[in-house]
Parts: sequence; structure tokens; C-alpha cells
Amino acid sequence: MYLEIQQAVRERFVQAVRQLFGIELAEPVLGYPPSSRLGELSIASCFELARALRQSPRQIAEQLAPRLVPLDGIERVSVAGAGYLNFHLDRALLAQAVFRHRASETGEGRSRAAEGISAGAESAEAAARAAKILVEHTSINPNKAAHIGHLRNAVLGDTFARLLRYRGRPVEVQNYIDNTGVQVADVVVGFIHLEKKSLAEVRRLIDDPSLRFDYYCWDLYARVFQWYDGHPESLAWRAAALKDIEEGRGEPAAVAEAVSTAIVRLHLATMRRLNIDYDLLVRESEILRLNFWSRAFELLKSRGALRYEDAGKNRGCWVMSLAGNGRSPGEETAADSGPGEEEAEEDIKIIVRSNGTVTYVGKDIAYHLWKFGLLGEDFGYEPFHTCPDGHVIWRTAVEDRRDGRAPAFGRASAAYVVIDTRQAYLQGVVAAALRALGYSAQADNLHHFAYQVVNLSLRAAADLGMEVTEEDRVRDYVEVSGRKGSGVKADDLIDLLMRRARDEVQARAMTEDRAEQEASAGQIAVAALRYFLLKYTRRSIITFDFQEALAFEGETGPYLQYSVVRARNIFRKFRDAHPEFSEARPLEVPLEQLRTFLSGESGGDFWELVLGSAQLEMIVEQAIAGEEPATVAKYAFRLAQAFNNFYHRHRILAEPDAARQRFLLFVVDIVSRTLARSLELLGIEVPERM
RNA sequence: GCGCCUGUAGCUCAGUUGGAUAGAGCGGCAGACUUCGAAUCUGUAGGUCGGGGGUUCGAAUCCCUCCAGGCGCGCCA
Repeated sequence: MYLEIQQAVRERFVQAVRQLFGIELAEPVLGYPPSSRLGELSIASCFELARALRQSPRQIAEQLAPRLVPLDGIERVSVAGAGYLNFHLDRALLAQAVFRHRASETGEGRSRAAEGISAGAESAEAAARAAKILVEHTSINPNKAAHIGHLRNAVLGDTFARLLRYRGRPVEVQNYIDNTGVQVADVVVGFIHLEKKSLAEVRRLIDDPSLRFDYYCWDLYARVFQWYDGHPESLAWRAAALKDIEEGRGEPAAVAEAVSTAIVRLHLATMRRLNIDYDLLVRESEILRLNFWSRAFELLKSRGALRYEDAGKNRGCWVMSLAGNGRSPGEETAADSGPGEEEAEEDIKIIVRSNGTVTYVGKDIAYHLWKFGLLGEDFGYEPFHTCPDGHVIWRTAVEDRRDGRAPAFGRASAAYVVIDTRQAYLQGVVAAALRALGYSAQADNLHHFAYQVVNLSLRAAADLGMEVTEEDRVRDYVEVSGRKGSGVKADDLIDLLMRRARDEVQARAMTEDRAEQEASAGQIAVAALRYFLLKYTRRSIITFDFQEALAFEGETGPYLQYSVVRARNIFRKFRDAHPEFSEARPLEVPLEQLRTFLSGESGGDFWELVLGSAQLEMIVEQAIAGEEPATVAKYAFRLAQAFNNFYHRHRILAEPDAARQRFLLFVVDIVSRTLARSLELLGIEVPERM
């Protein structure tokens, strides 16, 4: 409703300007007046028109105002300040529309709210919206436990996927598993050479319930690097293991397979604690076994995207030229300093090494060609894990085991890749490859969803018993390092949050039921963590601090949950006193009464909440366009704040006027549903009691 | 050297893509629980939006320049 009104306002304005002045304007950006007393939407375009029309902005606005009404959802238009056109919404109508809309939303966890896509959507726009969007996130090397940085990635990706689904876009979530890379090889070296363990012994470790295998590997990985430091010659072990793993041969390959699969299962379990889920695990081993690279290589060569170097320092390599990637043109033309040797300055990337093996980016190019259905090859698939709700996580396989109705993977129209910002250069290479192949539309639709890293505060590092160097002290943070085994393990952090939440829940003695206490503590811990990771914008470096991450007050997930619980408590109590009141029968408040209460003495307080609730869809669209989940987190917090304020100022259960009480309940209902829905989009559940 | 990102209150960060009086949390100070449970709320102090130019009716936001920091640029992944 709100989005529709905005669109109607924009269109009407363009139309009015055309009719009155014969000028064709682009649709104006809508602003927001400083106070809702002045209206809810504003257009500042009259300032721009002033020059062309040789009239004051105020005059122009006054001429246009009468032509902008009547308009559905708009009560009136006013001119303010030096020439702002302000639109006053029909409060009662909007309240009713929001209420009906929220009440009709199902709230099913996995349901793909298909609003916006009607069965036979015909317009090109609708078709574009119905095209599948792929979100790749998590993609942790399967060689050790997940840490806090991985959580930021997964929470961002999961939330973004939820936002897309809420707005009706079909989404496929992929998690890329680099099970044949050096990181896995290093752990394999640890098992085989340092610990002298056989495959059977490694398997026993995996199956041993008394130890956490991913934690074990975390330590082993650090030990391997310590060993390399003292024994550089043993790097040959790594090279040999890597080769065996890539070719799928011998004991190292078998150990790698066992280790990486076990760790992936543990990663998935960790992520499930945070309500994070996937559709498909794409494994690098299949990219190798199914020769995806050969196919991509053929494509790249046949379209001239790669060049063979038969001289120079890159002799024997296949390289890709990254034209236009930096280098000012002026500099290039001024290069009269002699021919020949300056050629080496050309910005190129080696894709195939002189020994014939492909680099990491090469495999990534093949993967991304497949994502867009451009490779002409497909994986086999097999079910990997069935979630409690019945959802199946698939993984790639050499042999296809999709019997019956098979999910169709890949062939996306757009892809979002959640990887930290340091990978920007390589993401650029992949996009450049798509362009070089003539797929510029796909290159445009390949979005690097870049986010900043998570560091540790000095205090956190001290809490973890890490050594802090003078350099760290100057910078005021400590970098995490898998090689050193430093960092905050994801499950440790979640456990710590659980303990904190359990203490709080028990201290408040809301219920004697242990199961409910456990459930609440879990939901609160997850809320604190997810909100903590989502409230910062992507480009903001998070300096992790236990005190901040463990906070349950102020701008936190639990604060948001608490707001919803409070709202629901009102209904709980009200139902106790009014058994005839039922959830099934929606609250009906006549339009006339809505009008009275929303414009009355406290009308502003109520209207703020209704208006805020009406903006969820718009905010989600903004978050999608800006690729910024924090937008939704901030929005939910503002709405919760407004609600808590309202909660203190107005007594609902004690309200003597029955009609007014009904209206207040109506407002509470709108807000609590909107907040609960916002939290669901952030992957946060609301406990029964708090 | 080249490229990308960042600089806003004591601290941590928002700022609706160029609009009206720059906001929030934390921390400080002063208050509000016999109430729909205070994981809450109210008030208050705190700003040359890194500096300087420019564009514009209008700039935290766009351009130039300088300063300070971070990251990337490998026949590693």
C-alpha cells in the first residue's frame, strides 16, 4: 500500500508538471518532511524547476498543488517552506490497509511470501522479478571450526536471502566448499605426517563424541604452520598432498574427503543454531572431476578472452588482460620512454600456469559461468542433509542422484556473492572474464556483496589469552589468524551467549518450565548475536568486543524481542479478561473511529507507529537495492523504540473507553506483527516470555 | 607506484542516495517500578561532519586537493 502510494505520487507529479508547464521530468525522489505535522511525503523538485520557469519555487509549488489531488491514499497536499510540496496521507485508510496486510501474512518460516508475483505475471518487470537470484554465502574452508568472521558472512548472506524472498524473488542459497584446496591439504599433512594417523584413525576421531573434531583441526592447523616455520622443507608434503587431493588419489585424498565432509557437517550445525540454511553445497571436487574448467577454458580460448604468452616473465602461461582496470589513459600515451620493456606493465592476470594447472580464479570463472547457465555443463546432485523442517540441503556429486522431481540448480539471472572486501580484485577478474566472453549483462548482474572483516578489541584478545604486540596496541585492535589459531570460535561465542541468556532468564523467574527457559535463552542468544552482526553497515569494520556482543540492553536483539513480547503480553492479559476476544476474528475498527483517534490529541503518537509499520516493504526494497541488511535492523530498532515510548505513555488494559481501547489494541497489533516480521527477516525469533 | 574503502558527539556507529533544526546506542549526570513486568522510559550535557577549495537555490552526501588510517595489486587459495 505504502509503496503504491509513493509510486502514484511520483507519477502524478510528473504528469502535473507535463500538463502545466510542458516539461518532461524524471520521477522525483521522495523526501520526508521533518515532522508528520507537515505531511509524510515531500517533493523538492520545484527548486530545480525555478530556473527554467523563471518563477519562485513557492509559486511553482502553489500552482502544482491543486493538480496533485484527488489521489488515492492522499488526504491533501500542502506547500511548505520555500517551495516544498508535502503530501498528507489518509491516516485511517493506511492504518486499515496495513492491518489487513499484516494479518494476512502467513509468517511461515520457510514460506516464500509470493507477494508481487501473481501466477500469470506478464509484464517484463514481473518476469524479471520472477527470475531466480542466487546468493552464495558462508563458503568456509572445510578444515577447521568456524569463527566470528565467518558468522558475519553467513548472517549477512542469510538475511539478504530472507529479504529477497520476502519481496517475492525466487532465491537459491549456495555454499561453496573448497574441499580440494591447500587449507584442507594442510590439515591432511597434519594428520598424516605430524600425527602419523591412518584414515581409520582419523575416522575414529570424527566419530568420537567426546571431542569436537572441528576444534581439534583448528589446533592441528595451527600446529602445522608452526611446524612449517621450523621445517620449511616439509612444505613439499603440502604440495604432494595437494596434488593427490586434486586428483582424488590415495590416502591423502581419502583423508581430505573424510575431514572436509565431517567439518562441513559441523559448520552446518553451527549455522543452524543461528537459523541459517542452504539449498546447495557446491564442491570444488566436482568442478575438477567433471572437468568444468576444461569446458570454461575452451570457451575462454575460442572467444579470445585468454592469451598465450610465449615470451617474457609469464612465458608459458595463459593470461587475461584486465583493460580499463586502473591506469589512467594519459599515462599510457605519454609512454614514449622507449618501446618493449614497459609492455610488462599491462594489467594482466594469470589464469593457467606454465605447468598447465589452473589458478583459483580460473575455477571461480568456471563456477560463475555455471551459475548463469553459460557453461553448457551441469553437476550431478545428491541429498546431503535433511533439516528438521523437512528442507533438504543438496550437494554436488559426480553421479546424479536426483530421482523423481529434481530441483533445478543454477541458471540464475543474478548472483550475489558474499565475500569479504579483500576479494574485490578477484571478483573483478571474474566479472571481467564474463565481459570478455560477451556476457556483459551477466557481469552486470554479478554482485560482489562485499563486507569488512571482524577484528578483535584489545580487551577481547586479552580475554582470550592472546599475545598483544606493540603494533596491535597502536592500531587498537588485533587481527585474527587461522594460522596462529587465534580468534573467537563461533560455537564458543554462541555457548557464552547462551550461558548469559540463561542466567538472565532464570533471574527473572518468568517460568519454572526448564524447556521453555532453554528455548528462550537460545532465542535470546541468537538475537543478540545476529543483531550485533547486522547493525553495522557492511563497510564498517567490526572490532569484536565481548562486552558489546553480550549486551542485552540498548540497541540489541533482545531489546527488539522484548518489545514484541510486551505487545503480546497486552493481548494475553486482555484475552484473560475477555474470553470472547479471539485471535481468529480480526480486530475491526470502523474507519470513522480510526480517523478520530489518529487525528486526536495523541493522534501523533499512534500515527507514528502506524506509519512506521507501513514502511516495512519500502525499507526492505531499500535494503535490497543498497545491498545493506543493516537498513532493516536499524528500522526495526526505531520502530521498537517508538513502541516502547508509546507503551509508557498510554495505558491500554486500563483504558475506560471501550472504543478507544479497541483502537489502541489495533495499533499494538499492527506494530507487534510488523516488528515480529522484521525480526523474522533478520533471522530472529521471539520468545514466549521475557 | 597504481587501485578500492574509511574519517560524523568521550567511545561504537546511523544518516532515507543533494533537501527543511545532523541522529541513535553506550558511557556521564538527574529522574520514573503498588501499573500492560524497568531486558523499559524521561530529561540533560556533549558537534569547525578530518582540513581547504569548488559545483548548487541548498552539501555530512557530488567534484578537486591535502592530511590520517585500512585493504588489495602472487605461476597462493
